[in-house]
Amino acid sequence: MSTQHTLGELQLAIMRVLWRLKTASVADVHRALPEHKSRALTTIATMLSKMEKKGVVLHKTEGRQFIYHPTVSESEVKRSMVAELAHRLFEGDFTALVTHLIEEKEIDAKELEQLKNSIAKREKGRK
Amino acid sequence: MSTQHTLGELQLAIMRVLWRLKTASVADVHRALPEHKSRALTTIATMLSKMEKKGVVLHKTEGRQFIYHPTVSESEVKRSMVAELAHRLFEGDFTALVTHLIEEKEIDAKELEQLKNSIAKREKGRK
DNA sequence: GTCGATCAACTACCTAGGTAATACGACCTC
DNA sequence: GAGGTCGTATTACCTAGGTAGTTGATCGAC
Repeated sequence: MSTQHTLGELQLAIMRVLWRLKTASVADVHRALPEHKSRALTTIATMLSKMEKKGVVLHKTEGRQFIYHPTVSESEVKRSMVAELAHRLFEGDFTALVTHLIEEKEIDAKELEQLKNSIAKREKGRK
Repeated sequence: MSTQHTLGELQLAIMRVLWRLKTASVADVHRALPEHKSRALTTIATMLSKMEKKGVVLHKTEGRQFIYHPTVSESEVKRSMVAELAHRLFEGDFTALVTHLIEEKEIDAKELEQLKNSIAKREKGRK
């Protein structure tokens, strides 16, 4: 289970920058954010310190500026957020989540084909 | 797209009661909530009126009490919450979400078997 | 007719995510 | 050393979910 790493929209955008750059100052993050989620520099700074309190990033001081780096990986975050949803909606049953995706027509025929391949590959790696 | 029906933990618990009972007073909902999410009656009442403002339930007056009923179905809510997550984590790519589930070992061998059946069934119904 | 139970309404907090202006200290340049 | 710039800290709001006490109206019972 570990700690819940559920992140908001902006927090995720910031994490994506950090995952990509490995290490970045507030200004770096601000600069690297995609157009559509550009925010005031102070907003990024505030968010980063909130995220540090939350434990998903850490910083070291370099000269006058803070250099942040992620303390959780992208897949950890994805896993915990997907798990959170599965928990809320399907009593933690991941299979039920997949079934939902399949049955609620979110997944079309071509995609199903690819999925079967994924599954086949996975089974081979397993047994 | 329609409106986002993202619900919190308690809101979902309340909706589950409403989906089951079709129609219920505040007291009914309070009584029907599972042990572990029992709350003060006033909490349920407050939540229900917030949910009505949000548009996921409606009420009619019967005598002195409010009778609530859901305005969105369980599958609508599931769909929009799953879509929300897929959007946040996988740029809206549902297949990527399923792939994540398969690759991050959330789904085990027996489940994979069942899934293949689901998929097969779905393909039959399709073409 | 008064009393207690029943309800909804109102009010008030708390947390987390988000948003940003303002303040302040350090540092660089002339 | 005065002024401007860079960069963090402080402060302040907003929204949504959650939690519940207090209040006030109403209604049934005695």
